[in-house]
Amino acid sequence: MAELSRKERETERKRNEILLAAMSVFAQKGFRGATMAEISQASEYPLGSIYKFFSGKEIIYHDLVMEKGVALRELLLPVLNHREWSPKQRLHECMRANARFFKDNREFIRIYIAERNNIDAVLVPNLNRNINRMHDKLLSLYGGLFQEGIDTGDFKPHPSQDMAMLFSGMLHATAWYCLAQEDDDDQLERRFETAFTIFSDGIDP
Amino acid sequence: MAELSRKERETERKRNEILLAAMSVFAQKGFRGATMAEISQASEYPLGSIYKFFSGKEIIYHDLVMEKGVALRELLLPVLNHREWSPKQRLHECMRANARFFKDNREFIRIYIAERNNIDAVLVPNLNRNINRMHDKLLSLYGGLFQEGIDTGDFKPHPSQDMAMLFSGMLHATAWYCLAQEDDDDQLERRFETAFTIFSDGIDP
DNA sequence: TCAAAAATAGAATTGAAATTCTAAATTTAT
DNA sequence: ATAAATTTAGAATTTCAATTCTATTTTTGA
Repeated sequence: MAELSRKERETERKRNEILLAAMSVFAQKGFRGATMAEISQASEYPLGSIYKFFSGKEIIYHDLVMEKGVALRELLLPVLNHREWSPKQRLHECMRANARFFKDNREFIRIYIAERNNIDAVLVPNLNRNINRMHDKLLSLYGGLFQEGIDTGDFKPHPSQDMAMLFSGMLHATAWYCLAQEDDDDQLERRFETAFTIFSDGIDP
Repeated sequence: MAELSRKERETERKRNEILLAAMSVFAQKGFRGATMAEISQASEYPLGSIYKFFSGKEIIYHDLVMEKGVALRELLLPVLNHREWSPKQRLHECMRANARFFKDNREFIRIYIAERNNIDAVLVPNLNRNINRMHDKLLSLYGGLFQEGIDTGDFKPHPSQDMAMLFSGMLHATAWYCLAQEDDDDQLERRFETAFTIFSDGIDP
């Protein structure tokens, strides 16, 4: 966008510091469990100051998830639209982009996946609506890729939305499992490759 | 185990009534969002009486999830141990048993899946420990089945725990998707079959 | 039948945590 | 250099919901 004054850049930097600290707290305690006092401590900004940047706890969480979510989409879009690659190649690269993102954003991933399957989320309706909209958007992008692959004969002709849901579900399940197992980066990549292989070739010999 | 007096049966019946009502409330509002007042209203038992049956909100949730979880396991165990069937057949029947259970227990499934991927759960440590233990148990049962299938040549030789995680992840993703789409029973079964087919044969032609 | 026990209904208490407020310290702009 | 504006630090307020309590009604058992 436009030029930012030094003041505005300063404000932006502080805002990001708070968001980053809040991410740690949320990743460890969840939305409900995280207290503003903890976010204040973790960020080293006083409680009152935090309310200068954000109107409340909910909006911190919202902005956090949406900003990182957009970053993930930015990573995936060029892959999904890469005209040189076959649908199969694009899908593989999507998986790898996801794996890389998950690897680099473990704290965020806890939050993102938890938020998707979170019934408590009904309490934060705007947040959850936006996050689900973002995710549905991603699902339909995957869906388009699958449809294209079906049309070109690259994929078997299953309903493309189901394929997208299963692909995304496998990635999430794998990411969550890696978190629980505290996988190092190599194990994480290996597991994602296994998931992709099974999704491509199945388990039947 | 033994005989229950009429009084005890009565108590048991009331306890179950409360659990059932609580399930609706939890399924709609989540653990944090559900209030004891709502559970009281939904069950038509006064607040004070609920505390005669349960020591608090947490234990209601805990008992609810564990009791239904045990029911799911009871459904799966005979299938997993069916000596007449091949590993492949057993896996297929597991999927169908899951689908049936999910179909018959939609409210519970919201809670069960949400609880698995819930970071807020750290706030209810006993509950979450038990639920995860139960789920891990199930994963290792699946794992055994996959290992057996690998040994007999029924399945490709991927790490059996990863296969189990992916199988379970696909079932959960499918169930969650069906809930979001408000699928009727037929659509739900169709989607589970699609998931199983892809898991078996892959999407590559 | 009727005293004791148990259940009902919901009001009062308590505790935790979000949000707001205030006074002191610091920074900024003139 | 200094008055005004901003930020800090954390204390006070407010809100919300879990839990406990009390008075009333109903049920039970002798």
